[in-house]
Amino acid sequence: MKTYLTSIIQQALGKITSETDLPEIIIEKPRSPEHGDAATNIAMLLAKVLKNNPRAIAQQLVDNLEYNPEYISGVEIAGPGFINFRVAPGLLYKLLEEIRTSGPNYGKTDRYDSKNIQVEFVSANPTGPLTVGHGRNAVLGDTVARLFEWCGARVDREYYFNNAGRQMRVLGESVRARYLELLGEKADWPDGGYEGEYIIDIARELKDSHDESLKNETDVSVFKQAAEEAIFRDIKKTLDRMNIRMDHFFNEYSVYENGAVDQVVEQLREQDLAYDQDGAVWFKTTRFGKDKDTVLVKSTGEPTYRLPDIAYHQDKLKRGYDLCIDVLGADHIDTFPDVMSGLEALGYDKSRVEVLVYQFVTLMKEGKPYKMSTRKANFVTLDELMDEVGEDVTRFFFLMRSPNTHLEFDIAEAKEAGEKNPVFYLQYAHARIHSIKRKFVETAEKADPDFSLLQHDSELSLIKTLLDFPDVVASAADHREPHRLINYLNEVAAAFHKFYHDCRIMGEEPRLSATRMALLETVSQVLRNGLTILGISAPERM
RNA sequence: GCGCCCGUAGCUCAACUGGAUAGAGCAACUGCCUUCUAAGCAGUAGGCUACAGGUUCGAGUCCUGUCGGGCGUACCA
Repeated sequence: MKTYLTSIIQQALGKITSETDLPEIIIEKPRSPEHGDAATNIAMLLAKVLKNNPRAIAQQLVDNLEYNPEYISGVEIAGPGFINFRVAPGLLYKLLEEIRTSGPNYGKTDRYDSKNIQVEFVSANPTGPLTVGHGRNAVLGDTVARLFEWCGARVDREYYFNNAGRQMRVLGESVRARYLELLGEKADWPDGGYEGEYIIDIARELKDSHDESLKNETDVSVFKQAAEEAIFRDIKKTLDRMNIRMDHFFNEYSVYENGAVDQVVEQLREQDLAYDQDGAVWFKTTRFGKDKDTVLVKSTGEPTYRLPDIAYHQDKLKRGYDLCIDVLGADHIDTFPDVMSGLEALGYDKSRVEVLVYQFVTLMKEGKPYKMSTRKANFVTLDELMDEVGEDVTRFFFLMRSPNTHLEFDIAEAKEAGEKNPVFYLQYAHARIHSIKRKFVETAEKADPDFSLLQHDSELSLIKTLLDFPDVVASAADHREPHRLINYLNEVAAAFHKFYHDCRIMGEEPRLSATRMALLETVSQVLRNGLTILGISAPERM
């Protein structure tokens, strides 16, 4: 529809001006239905260029507009100079037919065709189970990846982790302490040790497999490794349950192993962007607009996390991705400018790296915010959350809001299987259609659908809503904002429920029945495609 | 102090990135099931978009300032 309108406007434009540097033609869907089905503000944008008032320009454009009256039923100039179009049913029938042919592929576009995109997300170190805090990251990253896939991109999902470092050592020591306790030995509890129940489980597994043989083990690595394996096993299980499948797990250690980290320091030194001071190596981030330089290697010889981060991102770009997206919580955002400066210094095009920031999740339990900390073990794991409210609801809630705003996850609201819970509204619409279809197949007289029988307002506006789908998917991908898709699917469900209320499917003249059933099949197709992108099931019965 | 994000109906949030009369859900009130799922539909009420300026045909959206909240601001990750 947009393509058609753009082309006829372009044509009219050519007739009224020879100017070549013209603003882009933007077709929007007016908020109010009184303003038609589509509108353009091109006349207002042209006012300056052509030095004429917007309404006069609009008039000229309309006078020169040539269109097929079966597709467009009305063109009006309104307000300060909008040109409003009314779409004729003929175009709707034609496009509806196209949706039907596309079926499970409807909504796919070539917007990111042949692009290689990497999304890095979750990236939690294996020190404990995934918590609600990681949930938003995980679901957001995965869904953005799905959106890109629907736009024709090839997408890799990557999980970056660190299994060296102080935290992991403390983790190992915590396991050892629990292990010794299980053997009835006295054990020193490490400073800042991990208090979670899962540590005891890991210790128990070690006791089962090794009995007492680790009693005098001085090296923590056995414990550390056991912990890492067990925790990763759990994390993968949790992700799997959330419908998330990673393509790579990237170990931070490998950028040390292959010398990339040293090379980064070397190259920065060569460009006089790194220097030694007080026994540490510093990165001249002041050159990139920061008010302080940043330590890359501590005086202990240990690098800070920024250094491997830079090397890692360099590695990503070397792998040839057109676009790399990091999904980061608002608390980690500070690392990002340094990574970008590093990449710039190393001569990379930093526009290929992008960060998707999301704000915090507040878990609401019994109307009160619930504070969490992994180390203190008073967290709610993602698994517990899913046990409580289900996988679909979990994904949905994390996606429901713009990444940019704080998310309040109200467990009571999520648990309610009824009206309070917005997921069911969508799934119910889908299930309802399938219920109708089951009955239709049993009882209805067979006939060929003929879309031109669709005349009712509810029918026409339902079709119009369905037509927006590909644009919504593309725009959700462009903005990296899955909630746009959710808002849209709500519109689809609402338009369907209204139609259901206004029109009967069975008991009408057979051709009309068959046509309405065909319409509903496309509705359920759009709902299913949308829910698939969100990673949420589309049940046929509820 | 400085940087980033946010402030929209009683509550949780939208608003196609500058468009026309700011919309949904929940909560409140009123209608609608002897026929395809009432987990639904229709309606009422609820707003000076935190505040003050500015930019222009046009501002919830952009710029400046003020107030209020969140997160950062490490030789922690």
